[in-house]
Amino acid sequence: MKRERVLLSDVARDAGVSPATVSRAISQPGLLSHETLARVRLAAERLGYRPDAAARALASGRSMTIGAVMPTLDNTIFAKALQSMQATLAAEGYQLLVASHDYNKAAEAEAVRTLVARGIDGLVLVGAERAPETLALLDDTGLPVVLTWCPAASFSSVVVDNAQAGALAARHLLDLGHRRIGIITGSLTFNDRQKARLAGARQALVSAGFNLPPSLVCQQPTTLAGGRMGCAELLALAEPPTAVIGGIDLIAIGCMVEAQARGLSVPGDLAVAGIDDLDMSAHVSPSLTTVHVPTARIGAEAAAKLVSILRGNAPEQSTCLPIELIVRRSTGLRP
Amino acid sequence: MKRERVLLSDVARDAGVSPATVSRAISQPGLLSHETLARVRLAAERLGYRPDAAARALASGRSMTIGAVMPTLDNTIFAKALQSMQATLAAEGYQLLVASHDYNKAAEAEAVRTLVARGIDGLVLVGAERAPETLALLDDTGLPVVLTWCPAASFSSVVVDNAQAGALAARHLLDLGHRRIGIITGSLTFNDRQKARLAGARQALVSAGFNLPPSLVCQQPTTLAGGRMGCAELLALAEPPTAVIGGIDLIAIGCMVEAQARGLSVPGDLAVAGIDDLDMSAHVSPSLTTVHVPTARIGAEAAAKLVSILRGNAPEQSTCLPIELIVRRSTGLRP
DNA sequence: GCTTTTTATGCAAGCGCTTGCATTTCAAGG
DNA sequence: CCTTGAAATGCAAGCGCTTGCATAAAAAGC
Repeated sequence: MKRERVLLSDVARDAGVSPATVSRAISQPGLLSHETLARVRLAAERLGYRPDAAARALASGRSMTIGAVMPTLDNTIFAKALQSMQATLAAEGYQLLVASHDYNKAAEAEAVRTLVARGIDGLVLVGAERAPETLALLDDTGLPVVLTWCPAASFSSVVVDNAQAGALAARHLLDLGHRRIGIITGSLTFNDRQKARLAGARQALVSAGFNLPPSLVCQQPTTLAGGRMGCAELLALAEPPTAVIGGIDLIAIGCMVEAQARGLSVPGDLAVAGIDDLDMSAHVSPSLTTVHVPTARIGAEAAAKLVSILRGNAPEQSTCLPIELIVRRSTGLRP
Repeated sequence: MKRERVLLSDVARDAGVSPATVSRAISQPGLLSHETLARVRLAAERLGYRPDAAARALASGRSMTIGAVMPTLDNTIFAKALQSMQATLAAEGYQLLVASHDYNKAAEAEAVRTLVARGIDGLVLVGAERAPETLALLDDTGLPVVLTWCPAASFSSVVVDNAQAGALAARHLLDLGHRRIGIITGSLTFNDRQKARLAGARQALVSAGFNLPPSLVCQQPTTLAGGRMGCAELLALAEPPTAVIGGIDLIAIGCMVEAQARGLSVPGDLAVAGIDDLDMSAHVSPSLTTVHVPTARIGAEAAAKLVSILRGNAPEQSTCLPIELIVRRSTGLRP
């Protein structure tokens, strides 16, 4: 039983003021006298007035909508970031338009194009790698953009030092005496987070005077199943590693599951470390040593930074959030 | 270096046609002659024309945007549904506006209100339970709505028989000879999926001539940690269960982890079954017996149904997708 | 060859709201 | 008591596009 649509002008008539006043009652209440404001609000309330977003967007040039393009939603870290982003934006009156590209650069380009066409006021992207076409579009529209996870010159960003994350995990294993350290990285395709983590770990090994032979690096999907397969692959080597770093926790957990399924003890026979610190990582058995990445905070701060830019504040280029090694049971003591 | 905004009228001038023609070239290309269409497209392409979504929405009354309000994004099942929903909608030219409420009815009401205000063309919701205020709003606006997971009269829906899911798990355990079956359900607050699963399991036990004492039912957060706690709780009973059903796979997996951490063998000392069939469920150790729920399909079909309604087709009230018991290792053979 | 359809395009009136500028009102200053 | 400025409101011109209706041109019917 849909009522007739109530327009701003209806409210104005009912309250005995001009449409302009009603409009201001909504967007700049400070400009009105207390009395008028109350009258307008009462009328709007009684009539059940709901402003038309499209009309507002057209007239004001602002859509109060932010776009976010993530690699996938089906990964807790992005879901969490999105969640906190949304909460932050909602508090500022913004809405979140979400798209995902499944680690496909062309799909990302398409998603960005669609979102821009949809009239967003700002955009949150993951990582620094990007199709030139997308760069051109963003440059062309001058749309405020905040990058997350990995920084890139000429964009504001809220990131984390992924190379350091890899290095922290590697150094921890080195400190425990491990010398043959394997890495199961998530697919490196259109994923500069994984690239940086791998590079950081490699660098740490090299700095310590060791090296990372190609055979000890394997690339797998960023899933638990990927971790299992990677583990199987590494254990099949003539000289299997005594410790493994997973590019993300899910891989590390899969690695533990596989090792245990083969009768190996973790960390006794194989030490395992991850990166991300998922909620579940503290609850698997043995609990997973990992590098904590403040996922939710990345989302919240990215949103906050975007809002700040939209308010006309000078965007500090890049915010780098701290990460931290969390030592738990899966790496145990010196082997 | 933002170029001057290119308007529809610019394209029209460049192509030597009226604005109306350009508009039709975009939305109803079939109406134009091949020649004109080509000319307009060329002009649009060369000028880099990008239609203004707000203006289109205002003039046409359609925003080509669909809203989705989920309990949380931080749960693979919803993330997956969202992902497939998005893919389906994108193919039809629709955009997805996402919100989440963290299992809070008031928050859901607020989210729906905001989305409606944002001018969506349709809405996807989870579950049947809803604030009266939200019901009133939806009724008032006449917005096309599709429910997911649980049906409700007077709404179209794409669902699954959650009670049957609970029953399938329970019967499987009964068939294996278990008589003391515990249930770790996810929080029942604003979660009719969990309620239905619990009810279904209980019903199956009762039908078989057994019962489900309150002590064997515990309510926990829908996380791996919740599963661990629930397991600890059940194992602390004077007469602990010989089998446990987790309201969702994540809980079931947590339950297995806890049992194993206490030195129990799964399924030897404790059989465990879940509901959902997450990707990881096949890869944990032992692999988890569960009831497969076609999560991604729910999202895709919900999107398809919404699009169909928007196209003016009569909405078949409810689509119920099939579910299926997947027997794996965690329930083993007869104890 | 003239009327009736069909097909392709243009005209112009909005869609519902915002906002720069003008106007009115009123308190404060001189 | 008159001037000034600030505060509160109204006026009206859009914002960029869609679409019902009218018109013109081409095809079809007899």
